[in-house]
Amino acid sequence: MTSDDTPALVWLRKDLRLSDNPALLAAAARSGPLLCVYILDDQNAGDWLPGGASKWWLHHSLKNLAQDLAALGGTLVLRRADARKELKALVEETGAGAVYWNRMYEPWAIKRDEAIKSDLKEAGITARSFNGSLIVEPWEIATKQGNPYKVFTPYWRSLKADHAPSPPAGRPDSLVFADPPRSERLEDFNLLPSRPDWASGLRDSWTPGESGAQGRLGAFIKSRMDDYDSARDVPSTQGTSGLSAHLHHGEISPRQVWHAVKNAKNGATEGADSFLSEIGWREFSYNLLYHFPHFPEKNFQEKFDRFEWTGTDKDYTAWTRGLTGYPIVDAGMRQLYAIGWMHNRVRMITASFLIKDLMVHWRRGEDWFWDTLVDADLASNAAGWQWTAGSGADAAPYFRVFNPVSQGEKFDPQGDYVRTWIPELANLPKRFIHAPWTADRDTLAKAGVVLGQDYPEPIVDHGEARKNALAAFEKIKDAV
DNA sequence: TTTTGAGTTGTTCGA
DNA sequence: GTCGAACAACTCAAA
Repeated sequence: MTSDDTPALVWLRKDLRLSDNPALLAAAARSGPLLCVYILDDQNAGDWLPGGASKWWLHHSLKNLAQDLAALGGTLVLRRADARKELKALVEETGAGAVYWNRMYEPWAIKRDEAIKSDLKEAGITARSFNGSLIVEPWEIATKQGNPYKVFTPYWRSLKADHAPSPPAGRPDSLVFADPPRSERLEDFNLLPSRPDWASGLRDSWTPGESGAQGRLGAFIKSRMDDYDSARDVPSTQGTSGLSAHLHHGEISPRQVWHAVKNAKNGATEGADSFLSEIGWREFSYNLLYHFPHFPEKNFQEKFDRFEWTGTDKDYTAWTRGLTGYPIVDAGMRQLYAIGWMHNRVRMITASFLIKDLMVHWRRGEDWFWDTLVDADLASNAAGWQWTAGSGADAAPYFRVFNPVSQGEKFDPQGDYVRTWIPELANLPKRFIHAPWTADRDTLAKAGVVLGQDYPEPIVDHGEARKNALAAFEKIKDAV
């Protein structure tokens, strides 16, 4: 056994924070000094390397974490390599006797990390992993029969009753660091877009990093949580917490969110319950991903393998560009492209439109979101798309097809959201804002809109598309 | 083992 | 304009 005075490597991954970080705290509790390292590993993730928007976020998150560590006298060591090789090299370089990290749940990461753990143990190095990202480990929660939950409501009841998280740990006041080995420069990771620089909307909208996350949580609980139940469905207002990307990168833990909510004076309100259940959905998605590792790539219900997807590349492209002719859909897609995030209500509407109106495979939507969302998360993204498609574990019934006009009228009654993201429709009266093709020529002319020139005609007729989708689902209904 | 109640987010139609 | 029922059957989870 190596001496306890050897350095411990804290391998940071999706836990880019100092507070409530179990791996960091456990490493600090040893008598040896710390070395904090982040490895940009593009060798192991297969098709699921972070997309463009995620990489932008990651850059800033790493920059923040490096600053926070520097304030305590430490250094964030950066390396770009296959983590399995690089950790071995780092252990040799630094004489570290232990490597600590918080768990990831992506199938590729589980596989990699298991290999790393056995490598290290074989070399006589202590290797320990911790839960830093979830309220409940997926293997710790099961039905009475011992099976993984496949339905959200019983899962959530069980989590609340039997797995409420213990209070989060604080942030260490002081840490003892070893002399750091060489580090690459963050700039050389090339995580930021350059040709062209499309990130200005992201810069204006987000504050990546641990303090940004805490600030957002505090502001949400104080001024928006009370109305969460109703306001969360209105995309023109800031009714949601906006914590998704912070949670994804581990700048804040779900346990911290849970306790901040419960301890707030409005922590027992309906708004609080409803908000926490969204944290529950994140947990549930990870539960599904862990127990069904093909979830991001394969229909959970196999009968959907026979579904005939007739959508064309042209349809898909119109969707990605926000040029479908349905304002609420196009506004959402443009918001996504502009700021790397889309309001949850609109995610459902746009996803339903791609799948059911355009009959494009949900995997293509999942891939687009993966590349464009700052909060792109393998578990949540897959769960969302499979839910909408009806192919998922606890999915929407197949006959549930969102109507983009009535959804617009219901949740964006003034048309503010549409006007924000589709400026060419800004002067259209609200009567027509969600269905410009129903406006007479004079109204359109007065608003400065020529359909087919300034803004597209609808690329499909929703009524017809709905019937086609229902017919297509009818065909696979009785499949084995 | 069998039974029973329940299941995120919707739309349309007809009274 | 508003409201309830139909849209399908199936699988899950607990008793």
